[in-house]
Amino acid sequence: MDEQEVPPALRRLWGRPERPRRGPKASLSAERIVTAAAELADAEGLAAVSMARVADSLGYTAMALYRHVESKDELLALLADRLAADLVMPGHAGDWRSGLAAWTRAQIDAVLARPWFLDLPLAVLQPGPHRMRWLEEAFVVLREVRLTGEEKLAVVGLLAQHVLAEARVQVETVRAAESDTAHPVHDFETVLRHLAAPGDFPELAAALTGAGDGPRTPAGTDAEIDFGLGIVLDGVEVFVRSRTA
Amino acid sequence: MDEQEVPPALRRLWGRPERPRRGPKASLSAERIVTAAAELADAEGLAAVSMARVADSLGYTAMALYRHVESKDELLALLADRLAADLVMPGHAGDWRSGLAAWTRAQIDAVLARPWFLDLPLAVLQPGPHRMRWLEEAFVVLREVRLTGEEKLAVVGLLAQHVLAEARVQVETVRAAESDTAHPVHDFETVLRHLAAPGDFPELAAALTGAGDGPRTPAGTDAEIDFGLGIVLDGVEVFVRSRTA
DNA sequence: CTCCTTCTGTGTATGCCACAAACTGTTTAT
DNA sequence: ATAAACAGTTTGTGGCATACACAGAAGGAG
Repeated sequence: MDEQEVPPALRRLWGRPERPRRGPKASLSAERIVTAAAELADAEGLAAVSMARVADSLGYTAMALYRHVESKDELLALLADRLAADLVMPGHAGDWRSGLAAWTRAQIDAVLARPWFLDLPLAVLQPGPHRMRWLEEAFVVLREVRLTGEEKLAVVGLLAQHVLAEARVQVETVRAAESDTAHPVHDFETVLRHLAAPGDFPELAAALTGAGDGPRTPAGTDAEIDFGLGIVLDGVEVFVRSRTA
Repeated sequence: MDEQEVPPALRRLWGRPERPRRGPKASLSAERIVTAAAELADAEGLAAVSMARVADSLGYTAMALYRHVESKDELLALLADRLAADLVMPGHAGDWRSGLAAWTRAQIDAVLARPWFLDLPLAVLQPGPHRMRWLEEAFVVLREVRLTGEEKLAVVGLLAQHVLAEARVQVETVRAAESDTAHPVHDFETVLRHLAAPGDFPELAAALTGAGDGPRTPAGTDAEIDFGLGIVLDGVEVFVRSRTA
């Protein structure tokens, strides 16, 4: 029925090199290109990853890359999947909850180590082999849980979303601290104090001054990450119990 | 102490026009520019919003915009805040849970109506006056809830994250349906069937085939949105109970 | 009323980007 | 030996954000 409905971009993501019959041996390869791109991104951020700069760092011209990669988007797709290659499932207590917590934390940590991941356009996040393997790990954790496949998919999807969102907040915090750009939460106080008319946003003001008084949880900490993760997992637990009761 | 530590970009976000004393009257304005940019984005997506095209649509040159807007990033910041201007808090049952649910849904719906919002670079999402007002609404909902300001901030932050993540999934689904690009979840099946070696990803395969058999929840529906939202709110509820018990 | 300052919008230019097309030279099957 | 298939380069196009120098308009000061 559905013969070769696989989009070519996806096929290349999974594809083996498929040595050609004639012509000179390629000295370049998608592999080497992606490696160079990753190094550039690590060193100078995703903005530094242009076809020209990647090629330059390998000693080639920009156009040479197009022999091995359909477009820049495809290069970014490969780059995105490459991140998942380094993920290792940490040991955990064995129950699904600590398993999913470990799975989620491992991802957040990986993104924090390579913040440029968050700058990737989202269309690029297609299911490559490495990301697929990592997803499988989550389903292994959920093996004994009595949910339908669809429900498991929804739960894992929710956690995957949470990973990106939480990592985003953390990375933003770090970046704000490094540059002179303002930190989101700290900004609220600044805005309230200096820009907003006093009396607007009364509840917000109350919450913020209250927050300033108490024992301040420093932003960008494990505790902050665990807070959000804990809430989401609590919600999942409620759901699981409602389905297995 | 902290004299004028407000970043100028933020000040302009909040600033009043501040008519100059001399010189010709400005025929352009940041307001008109942002409106034109929004129309362009609605019609052709965020990629179509370049300084040149925005200016063109108003009958000016690209450089004219820079008299009213510091940079393209600032234009995008104004554009981002403008979205929040249209948000209206829907009526709800009155308890904090249905209040937060309504607050979250309203945002998701707003983003679905203007999907290009998700293409905005995140550095651009600074607290403008409209977004601030919308945030205040959430804190109004939480007024009677016995949490510290910091805790409320964390909860609202979590929901705000969830909005973006959920909207992202929905928008991606719609876009995939329109273009020939593949849908994430559907992709998993395609990949498993055509690309992955059989036997890899056994749990994933089991979950997916199981999902295909049962009564299929169509992607991109209210039910799908409510599922994730419900789980997050369940988690919040567990947290609130643990703090107020 | 005049002049000078200040302001608006334009013209032009720079340096970056992704990518198209045509080319040179190499390897291998025939 | 020859021709097909391939790798990498050269050159060029159109787009982008934005710097800089300018022409003209409008108002305040004399």
